[in-house]
Amino acid sequence: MDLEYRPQEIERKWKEVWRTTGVHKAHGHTNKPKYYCLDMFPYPSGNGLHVGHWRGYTISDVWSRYKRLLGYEILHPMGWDAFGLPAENYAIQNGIHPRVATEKNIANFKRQLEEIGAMYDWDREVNTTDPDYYRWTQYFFVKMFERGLAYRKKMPINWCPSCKTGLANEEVVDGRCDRCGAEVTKREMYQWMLKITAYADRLLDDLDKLDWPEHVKRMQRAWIGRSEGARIRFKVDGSTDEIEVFSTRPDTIYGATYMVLAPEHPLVQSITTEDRQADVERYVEESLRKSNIERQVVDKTKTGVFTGAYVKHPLVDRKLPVWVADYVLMDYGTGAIMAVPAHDERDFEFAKQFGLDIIPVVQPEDGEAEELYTGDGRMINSESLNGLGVEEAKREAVKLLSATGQAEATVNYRLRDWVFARQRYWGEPIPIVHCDMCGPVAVPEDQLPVTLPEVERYEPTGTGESPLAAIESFVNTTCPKCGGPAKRETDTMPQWAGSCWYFLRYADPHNHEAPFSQEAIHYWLPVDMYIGGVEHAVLHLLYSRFYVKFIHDLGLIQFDEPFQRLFTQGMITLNGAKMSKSKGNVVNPDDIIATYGVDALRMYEMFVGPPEDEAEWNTNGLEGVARFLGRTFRLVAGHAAHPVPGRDSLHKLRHRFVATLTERMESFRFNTSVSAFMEYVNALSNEAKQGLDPDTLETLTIAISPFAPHLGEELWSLLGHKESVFEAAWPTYDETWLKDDEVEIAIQINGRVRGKLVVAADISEADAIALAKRAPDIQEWVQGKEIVKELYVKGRLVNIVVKG
RNA sequence: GCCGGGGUGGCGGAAUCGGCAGACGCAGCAGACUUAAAAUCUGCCGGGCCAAAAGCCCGUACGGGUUCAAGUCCCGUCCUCGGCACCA
Repeated sequence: MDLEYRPQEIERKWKEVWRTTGVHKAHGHTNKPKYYCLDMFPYPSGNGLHVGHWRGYTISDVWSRYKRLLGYEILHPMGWDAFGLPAENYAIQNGIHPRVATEKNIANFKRQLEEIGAMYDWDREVNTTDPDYYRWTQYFFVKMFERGLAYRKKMPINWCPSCKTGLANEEVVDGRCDRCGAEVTKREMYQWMLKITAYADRLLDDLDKLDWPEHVKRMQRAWIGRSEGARIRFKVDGSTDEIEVFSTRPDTIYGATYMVLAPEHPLVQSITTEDRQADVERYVEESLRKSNIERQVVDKTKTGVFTGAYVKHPLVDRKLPVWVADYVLMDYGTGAIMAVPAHDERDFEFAKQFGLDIIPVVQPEDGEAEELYTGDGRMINSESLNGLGVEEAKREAVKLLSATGQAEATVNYRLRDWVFARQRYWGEPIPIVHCDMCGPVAVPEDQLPVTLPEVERYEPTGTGESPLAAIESFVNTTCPKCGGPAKRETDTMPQWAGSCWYFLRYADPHNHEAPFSQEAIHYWLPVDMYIGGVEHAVLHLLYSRFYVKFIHDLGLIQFDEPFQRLFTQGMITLNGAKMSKSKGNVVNPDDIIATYGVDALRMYEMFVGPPEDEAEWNTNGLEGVARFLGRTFRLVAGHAAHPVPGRDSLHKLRHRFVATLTERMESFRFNTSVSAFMEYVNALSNEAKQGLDPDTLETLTIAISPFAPHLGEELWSLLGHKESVFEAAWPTYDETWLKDDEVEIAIQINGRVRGKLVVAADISEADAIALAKRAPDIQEWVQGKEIVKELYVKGRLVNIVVKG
């Protein structure tokens, strides 16, 4: 018997076996329960995968294989989110068509993913750039258009001057482009928008039914940003204009002492008095010139100018001056506020700066009213509201104002509609035709897909027009409605479009009649476990939820949430930093595999730390795991040919191991799961001299297979099995073996351990204490002392409290 | 600023129902095997007092508290990571 562990040989052999037997294919209809375990599909970059990417893929593969051993029919697919800027930019720089570069990258990614030994069913591979796929991406857009959820609007949007395209709000981080880091500017453009705000409440409420990490749900809740309040209208003095504001504190209406309009507010022009014109114009111009970043600096001093105009207070005979200030943002609420400096920090600062009135209207229940007070309390200086609590006063104030039609209760969201157009080449063409007679018309479903034309140049124009606009043969077409001459929409969809529904396509990837069949979608969906990076918490994960709710409303699916359970794995760092090619701190899995084998890499990815936490890559740790696999191989291989009958010590170890491991697997604690293997193998090493029984050898082999599938198969065949180890069942345990007859307990004096004692596991409290008090070790601690208290914690310890 | 997570040996991390802190791994030290090395195997491995062992004392960011008993619960402080950031 050759007891040398040669991972490369074993791994090559079993990969070949898996390819020929097709053991990883998902079968649509069996009598097993289904389980859909999904990875966030990657963007196939030119850099390939590093060990950081592999962590998530390894977790999902271990989980899929574990679930399979538990008897589930598994869907574990993989595909490519292959539209996007990097391929396009690379194409421009090197004169290679993005499709060619993308195909090459996909081939490399696929090779690497096959290397992991993951049980992907490659028959179901999905590629967002495949016209057979994006036909359906366009189909869903058409459906949205038909229902008024996709609309075109001229508005100032976020523009990345470096990527030369518009961006969604979600893609702007700290005023910078999420992708390239360039400072984002505003640009007034016609844009295709998706009305995600129509789903705001459902997107918010349904978070409650998801088994997702709390912090991800929290991020989505914050992003949607629901806040209840009121819209209140103020009449401009000496004019028919009204200024509408949104306020979450209508209770403080009597404390409003001035109004503020955002510099972009449409009323600024018309209400400004002649003598104030020059100042206001200058201020507005300056504000608009400032970048988002400058305007977002919080601790800067407040700036603003008086417009010369006043509004009438809706409830009392008082005039409030109207100011323009950039601390009010045009794209939240109505772009105008009523300022209550006594109870709002920002208004207070502004009022102090410009010497405006401050009228307190809320008094804290106990103690003095401070100049600025934002807490709860009782209303004062508020006529009929006086004496009410804040919550009650909010309701009363709205009632009071709405009686004269000056206000109504409303809900406001931070979430904006989704800017869905990109002025770039490498994306799904938006399937719309612009007709002078009929306006924008959707391309009929039977004419989809609108395919990307072959082009010579795909440089972005930077003018706000897509490169497609220059291709006459693409642009010029006829109107599907009236048949007259018309022009195609030349913007493309953002990269998120294809990933919003790809998980549905895996259920039925080759369907030419529909995005998926009812039968397939019914069987496999929703996704039971979704694994990926937390960076998508409010982008992909919010967009996908929106799409699924929309597709649900179309009546195509019964469920309205795509991902029942979400797991976000932590990053792998090297030298404390995220791995990236530009930082030069990338560990390439290909090198690791050549030295230690892929099973060792998989095992180490699981062992490196709690899967949800960030973890530092350490080659020494990998070596330790590789050593452990070698020990395991020698242990099982060395006893496979001549097992001995089982004995109690082996039964006990085995049942305890299975109980511990299963518990840790179920709670997704893979790092301690690996520890459980190590402890078990260490214990078995001591037992090995007396031989090992078949149950022990098989249990260890089956259990380790999800982690080290090649090793698992090899050992399983050494144990004489002809079929795959993944046809076996996850081992079970018997409670009776978890109990000890005798246990060692600690004897504590005043809470400190002073001795040990072996007692029967079911010993009574009285007996345990009596035995403890007689123990020789503790005599010196109790002699001549008064015993105040005695406790026995079952199976753990006796504590004797003494005095003196 | 607001919200949330987290501070444990030389290192990664165990232990979260309050019950013997440091599982497992790495690094280190000593030994076995070997002509030798690698590989493999065995033992030790938080700090202090002590020649050593036994033993005692200290020890889970810091300061208090509750409790027979606190890494774990409560109050306060510091640090760190993540999210949001003039959202009315």
